Amino acid sequence: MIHCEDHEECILTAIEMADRICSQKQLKFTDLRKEILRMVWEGHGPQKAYDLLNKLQQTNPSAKPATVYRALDFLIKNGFIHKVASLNAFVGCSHPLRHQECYFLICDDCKNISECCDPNITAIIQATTKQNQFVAKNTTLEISGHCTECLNRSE
Amino acid sequence: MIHCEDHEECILTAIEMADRICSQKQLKFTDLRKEILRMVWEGHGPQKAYDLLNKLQQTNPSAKPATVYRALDFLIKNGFIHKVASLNAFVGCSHPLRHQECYFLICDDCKNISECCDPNITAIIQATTKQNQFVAKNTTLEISGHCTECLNRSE
DNA sequence: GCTAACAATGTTACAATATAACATCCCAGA
DNA sequence: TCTGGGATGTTATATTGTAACATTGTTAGC
Ligand SMILES: [Zn+2]
Ligand SMILES: [Zn+2]
Ligand SMILES: [Zn+2]
Ligand SMILES: [Zn+2]
Repeated sequence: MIHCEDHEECILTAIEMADRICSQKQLKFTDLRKEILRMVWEGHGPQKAYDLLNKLQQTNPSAKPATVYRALDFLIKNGFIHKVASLNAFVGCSHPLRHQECYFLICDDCKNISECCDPNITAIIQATTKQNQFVAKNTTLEISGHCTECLNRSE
Repeated sequence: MIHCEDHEECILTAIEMADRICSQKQLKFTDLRKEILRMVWEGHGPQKAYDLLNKLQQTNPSAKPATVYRALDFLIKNGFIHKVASLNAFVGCSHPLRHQECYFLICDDCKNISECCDPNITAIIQATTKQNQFVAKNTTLEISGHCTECLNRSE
């Protein structure tokens, strides 16, 4: 998400993918939901719900918190975005079809977020839950720290 | 934390450990901080800040949100409790000295939380962050789902 | 012991995040 | 055309968390 060549292209891809998946699953990808998804992606980093609300109100002055949260709920439920629990923020998912295995690196300095979707992590987590006789539904793995760019910059 | 023989014993152990660590580190383990730590442990599961505030107000009617949050900040900072980001709740840490490597299994049904502090997980995560040239400061791994007890119960 | 410095707590006010509840709209299918 | 259910509008409120400044308490040097 961060090192994309052309972010507008990146956004369009995400929206098209969502569109296709919604068609297949008979989900209603309404204008509102599409606009919120676009906004989440446009931000190019974790987006706060009330910031999204403010943006939305520029074109839709009567928008309310529930407007945004309901769209976000839909997008989360169907795997198009993630909630970043440690930031109370939302970020686009670049592979909705493998959405269970998304892990995040969050830079405390530049606030950028990147996915680190290592199957090894998935495997070890599965092993651990199995060992604990636990049936996992959802995994939140968020690693905060400092990204390369910020480390180099501060040297 | 969940399968302890005698939870009062369990609480006392946690408080004594905190007491000892605070002495060693020259930290002030005040009555307030001790009481909040006790309350977090007493709950035997993730505790919400405002529930703690309500309890605290029973003995200290003038307690305010900041009272609780400041104590929680101290306890988090020094490794005696964790914030469970996905629940906005707080839970006691049973090994403050290895506090970087605490991962959680959270049952959606009974709301119990258990640690699954597998060094293998730590190793894989370290490998992944290294590969991404990322310097990790803090790791949040929270796995929600269903625990054995609840699964057996519903069979 | 006095006192300056600083940490901890008290207190007030408010910011930020999120949901409940009910009304209305809209559209697909009978 | 009618109608049922999902989506959205709307109002109100719940929940979570901080900022800012006043006061108190503790400690270390004098
Ligand atoms: Zn994802
Ligand atoms: Zn950075
Ligand atoms: Zn811990
Ligand atoms: Zn359970």
